[in-house]
Amino acid sequence: MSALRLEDIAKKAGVSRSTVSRVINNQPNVSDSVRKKVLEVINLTGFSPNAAARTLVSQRSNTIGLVLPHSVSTFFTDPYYPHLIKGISQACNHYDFTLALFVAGTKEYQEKLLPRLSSKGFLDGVILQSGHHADQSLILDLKQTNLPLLVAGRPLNEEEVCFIDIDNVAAAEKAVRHLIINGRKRIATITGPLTSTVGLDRMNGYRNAIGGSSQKLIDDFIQESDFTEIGGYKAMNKLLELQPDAIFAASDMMAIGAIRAIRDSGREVPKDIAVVGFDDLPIPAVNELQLTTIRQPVVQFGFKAVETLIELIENDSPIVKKVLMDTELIVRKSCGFIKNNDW
Amino acid sequence: MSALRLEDIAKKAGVSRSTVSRVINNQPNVSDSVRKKVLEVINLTGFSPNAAARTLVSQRSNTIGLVLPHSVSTFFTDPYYPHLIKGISQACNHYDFTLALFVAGTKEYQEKLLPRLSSKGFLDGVILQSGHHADQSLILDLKQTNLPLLVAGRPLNEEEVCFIDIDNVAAAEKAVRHLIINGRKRIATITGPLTSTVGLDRMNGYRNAIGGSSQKLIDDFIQESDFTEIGGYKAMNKLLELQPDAIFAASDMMAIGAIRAIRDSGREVPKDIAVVGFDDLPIPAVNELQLTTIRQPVVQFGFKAVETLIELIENDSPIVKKVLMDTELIVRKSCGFIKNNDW
DNA sequence: CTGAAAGCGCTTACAG
DNA sequence: CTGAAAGCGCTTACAG
Repeated sequence: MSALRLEDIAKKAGVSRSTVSRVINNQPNVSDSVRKKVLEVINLTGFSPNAAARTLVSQRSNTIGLVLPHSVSTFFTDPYYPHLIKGISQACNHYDFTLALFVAGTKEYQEKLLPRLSSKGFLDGVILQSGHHADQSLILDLKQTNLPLLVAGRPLNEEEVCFIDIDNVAAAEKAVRHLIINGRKRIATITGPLTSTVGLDRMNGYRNAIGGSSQKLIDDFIQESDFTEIGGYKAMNKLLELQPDAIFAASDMMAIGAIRAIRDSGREVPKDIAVVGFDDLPIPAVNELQLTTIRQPVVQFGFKAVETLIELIENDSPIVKKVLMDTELIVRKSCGFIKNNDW
Repeated sequence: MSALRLEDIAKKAGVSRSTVSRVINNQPNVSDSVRKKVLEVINLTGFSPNAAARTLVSQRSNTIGLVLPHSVSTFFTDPYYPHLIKGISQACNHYDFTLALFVAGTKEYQEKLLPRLSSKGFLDGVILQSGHHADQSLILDLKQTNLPLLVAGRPLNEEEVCFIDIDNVAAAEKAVRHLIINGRKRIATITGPLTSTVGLDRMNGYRNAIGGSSQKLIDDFIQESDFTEIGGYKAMNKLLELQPDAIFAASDMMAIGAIRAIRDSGREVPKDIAVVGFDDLPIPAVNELQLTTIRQPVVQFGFKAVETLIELIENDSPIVKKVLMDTELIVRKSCGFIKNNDW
């Protein structure tokens, strides 16, 4: 069941190696009767061709790498990543690719990664999950290997690197506009780390929405935080002094922390302060709190990332692709308004 | 930087292919001066050997697969998996292996997996995360491929398959004994699904502890649940009618749900009902609730799993290995006792 | 439609 | 210590 080679199948089927190869690769130019006989032998023996030999001659491994750099320290706590991996896995399976996973737990590990990633005959392409300041040099290194590279998350420096992201600016804008349209006058925001493009873009969406309205942009209404629940709690406590009547939190976890802080201060959501979050991953608390939020299509995002990378692999001209995916505002109760998804 | 072959390096260094190969593979029998010159050329050119060619001739890919079968539906919500992957990644990096990840989102996907997993020249071995009833046939199929196979989690049918697990029985026993020793008289348990060995083993630990004491084993004190918070909540509500004074929950998430149910009923933890959980993953709630629990070394577990698989790969005699790892009781406040880690 | 032959880029006895 | 040669198991022009 294992030491079989193309040669052996050929002998048993009474044909040549070439013909067996053609059958296996579903090529035309094989008579039906021969094809049938070969297929029979293959099924009988359980033969499957040697992947390394195939890769060597075809220069294609049908394997892609997913790199989670050191900056992604929330890999172990944020439910975002399993969902991302789910989408990527699904797409890999669909397109008959295999996924190699590289988790750079430490800086040192990350440095050991590059030679392995770039060794020829191993990966057809790489998805780098990023969007963080600290990954600029990694992106450059990866680019230098000439491997097809797709960054998942908008990189700080966009030039000449392909990336896929959700449209964070538009999404945040949509969320904040929802608060404005429905009468909130003192809208504050809790941002993610401003060392990352996710953090920056969602903040800029807030800025755009406020700037595009009759309201004044107040710098103190912008509190930087870290995407965690406890971070949201702390940021909210600071914001409370400014008496906001609405909060746009750049992640659901921070929104949850903010709601806790609001309640601890004796105020009510949404009566005193409306809250809108971001993510809408299936976390129990999101539903429990009836959180209005931006739903980002994480699984589809992962799927699309693989599709985009495959395009890059197939298309060896050095095209620069930028893909932005849309999001959806999910109106629940925390923003204080009835359902209104039409924009 | 990419189209380079061994041949090219050899030419530039003025030696033969064989010699360059020896240098790259750190073999002896190369004079220092020649080695130095070759190394120089390699560094200068940034050459790295073609992985497929190496694999083809050496019959080793230095890649292992991690399979998360369909039964692992909690992959997307349970923080256990990212931590497991962390440990596995660390070990892979340490031993210069690459990790290929196979997430079987659906049954159909799972079936498409087998041919890919078993194709020669691709994986040196496989870790199957399991312990569920439904995976028996997958284990058998995988065994038939003759790939070195390590099951992570005790399989239902242990014969002739290598596995690694934590000692769930001993751990649960330890947890329940802690409650007994400290005076609780009506100790109930909320189990995981009894279709999985994790669920079964932790229940049996409970049985052992109660059986080994002067207390009576009461079947109604055993409530089957599903490892989730809401499951724990529901199970606890049923148990409350029986007026237990302590609960051993087979996961922290269930313990959290149980505590919520206890409080909702107007009772106090630990005064009225002591609670001990299982896992001690870094979830904020565990600390917040001061949950006494069994700490399982997930990251180390993943690391050890890789080490064990590598042994299996290196040692091609068909040895059957069974590895059980120890756990630690972490005493916090939910069990109602002061710190006492000495057992 | 089919087969013989070359070649993908390495490693590894073998001979010296 | 070093090199020439065979071979790992495939795919793919090429010729027929």
